[in-house]
Amino acid sequence: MIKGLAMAVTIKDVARLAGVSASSVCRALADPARVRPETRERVEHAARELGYHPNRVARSLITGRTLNIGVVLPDLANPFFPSVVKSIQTRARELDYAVFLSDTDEDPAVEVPAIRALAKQVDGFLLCSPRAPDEDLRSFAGEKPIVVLNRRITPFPSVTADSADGMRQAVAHLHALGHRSIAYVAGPRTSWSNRDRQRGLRAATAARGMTLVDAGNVAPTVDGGAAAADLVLATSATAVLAYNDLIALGLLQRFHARGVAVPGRISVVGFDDILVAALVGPPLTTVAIAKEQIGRVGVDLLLPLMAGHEDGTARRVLPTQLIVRGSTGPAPV
Amino acid sequence: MIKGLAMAVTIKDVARLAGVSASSVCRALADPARVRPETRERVEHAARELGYHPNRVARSLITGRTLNIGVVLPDLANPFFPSVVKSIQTRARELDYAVFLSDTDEDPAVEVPAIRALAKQVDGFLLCSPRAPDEDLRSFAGEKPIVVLNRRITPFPSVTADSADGMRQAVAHLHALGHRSIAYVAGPRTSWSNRDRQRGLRAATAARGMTLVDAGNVAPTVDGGAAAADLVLATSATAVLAYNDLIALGLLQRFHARGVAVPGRISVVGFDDILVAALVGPPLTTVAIAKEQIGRVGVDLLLPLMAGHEDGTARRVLPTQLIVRGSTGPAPV
DNA sequence: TTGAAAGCGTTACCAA
DNA sequence: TTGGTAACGCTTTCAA
Repeated sequence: MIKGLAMAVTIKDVARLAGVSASSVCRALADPARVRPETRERVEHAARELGYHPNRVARSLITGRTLNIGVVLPDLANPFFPSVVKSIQTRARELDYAVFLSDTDEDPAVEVPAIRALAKQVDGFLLCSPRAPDEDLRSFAGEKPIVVLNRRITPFPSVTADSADGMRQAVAHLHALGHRSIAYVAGPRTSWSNRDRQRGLRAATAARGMTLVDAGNVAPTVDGGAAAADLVLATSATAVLAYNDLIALGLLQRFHARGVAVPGRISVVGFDDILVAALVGPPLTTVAIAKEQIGRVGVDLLLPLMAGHEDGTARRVLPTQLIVRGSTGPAPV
Repeated sequence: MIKGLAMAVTIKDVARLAGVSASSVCRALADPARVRPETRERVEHAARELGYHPNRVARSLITGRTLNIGVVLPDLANPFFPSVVKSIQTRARELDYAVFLSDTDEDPAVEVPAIRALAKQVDGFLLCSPRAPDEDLRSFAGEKPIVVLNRRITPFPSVTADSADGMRQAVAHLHALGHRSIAYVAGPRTSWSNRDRQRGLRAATAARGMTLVDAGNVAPTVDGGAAAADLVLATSATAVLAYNDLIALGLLQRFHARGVAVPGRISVVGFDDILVAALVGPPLTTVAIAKEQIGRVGVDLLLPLMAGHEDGTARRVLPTQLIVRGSTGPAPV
């Protein structure tokens, strides 16, 4: 016993005080119907008296269930992810699950070890926008229940956003405003969402015979966006679509610094609708995802898997919605 | 065994394959010096062969150490907290600790149960800006190592920001600009930081003989700030200081909506320097805290406690720095 | 240097 | 309905 730390109350202490066996304490607490009311009473009283709370760790050893879920994500500094984590956490609490969090700092190489490290302590994983190669992630198939968010990769169930539709809406909006040439500032090459959005954008522009200019890949951060801004201006594009809001914000910032009018000279569209998108000047037109739903839906998808039901390969696609704000306007003449 | 889930590799499997006892496997892996090189070789080979990773849960049962730390915070949607969590997480990973995260959604009543639920699975806690009453938190003293962030409460070690100095800088700045009447939009009453900042502000304004107007308490969110904006305008104040940046952003937003010039008619100062503070228009003058340090320092304070050393009541106070941006200017004449 | 055995706190099983 | 016993996977004595 470590000095200064109170010894934890165990089931035996309760059993002793209640004058019953440990088995009965266990039953009385887990399934009150299986013991005599009188016993239940005694046990409950003793437990309360001693402030007994069963040790989940010990329990998990025998039951094989930890009541923990692991959440792995690339970067908590990207405001998109805290929203997701929060919704996961909320749903998990409702179900009496605790949440392990692992931020991989956008380093694909850290993901597999991170998952490995948590594997024994969780009943399942929610992988948010994982960056690791398909085959690396697939090595966990069959080992632990896994639901992937913002990426599709067999054989895992997934929750994704309907990027194609979001891009269609954004392009329709810009087309209606007279834009014919759009630049895309891409996010990490390792991001499935990035490829998905790019694909959707390509389809949408092609469908309307518009020009799509590739402005290269940058980090999904404000600095990344700022770095891309000058490249974008050097093209023929009158509008720019960013992989996410942070990049879009960086574009806005740099445009502002250079005295480039938004949307006068160029229109800007983001993706995600993070909180701050509405607060900047001009407020950012962006494609909103039901961020709060992602976590909830993910947990609910994971639940049956953790219970042992092979609900295989559910693919939930959440709707997207273009939010039109001040950063988009008519194309310059 | 649950269908479809691969049976985990245990120490016995390794022992069998290596042709040694479980004890030897344990020793070979934990302290290679205590076994013959040949044995070590055989064990390591077998472990690699089978992909064996010791079960931390089982280990913790006997060692009493989980290598997990629990992080409890009020609201991940407040951009301040993800920064803190990220720095905790980074430091924890360096030390091979995993992080449990619990978001209490600003509900003080949820904190104690949240801590209780995690208690058996962690070696210690980092409580970020806990909202629960002192006595509730103190009930954990002696049970588990706890370090409190953004609040001071005996007998726990704490990491706080030097709010008084931050406020002094902000007030000096406003005073120099000619402001003589300042409004304060307070955050949650249950927030120690709020009281600390308010106290610092009171001292700073008193020291300069300035008027301090109380604009009431609001939720530490953009909406909270927006709600307070009109109240602030109804006072004599020419500058307003908000409990945090989110509130300040809400003020800016509402002022903008009402056509109130910032800083022409009124200057606005925030606290925390969250990412977006620099991105809004006008960019927000704010008091920066070394957010990334908070987590690191917190973990480092927790470490000796978890090792059993009673490092008692260290109190680390991190410096603050006023960041002057566009939202503050000369007082109107 | 090694193996056997005990034990961590709990739940599951089998008898009574 | 209850208690005893085994077992979960691991580490830690204690002997050999």
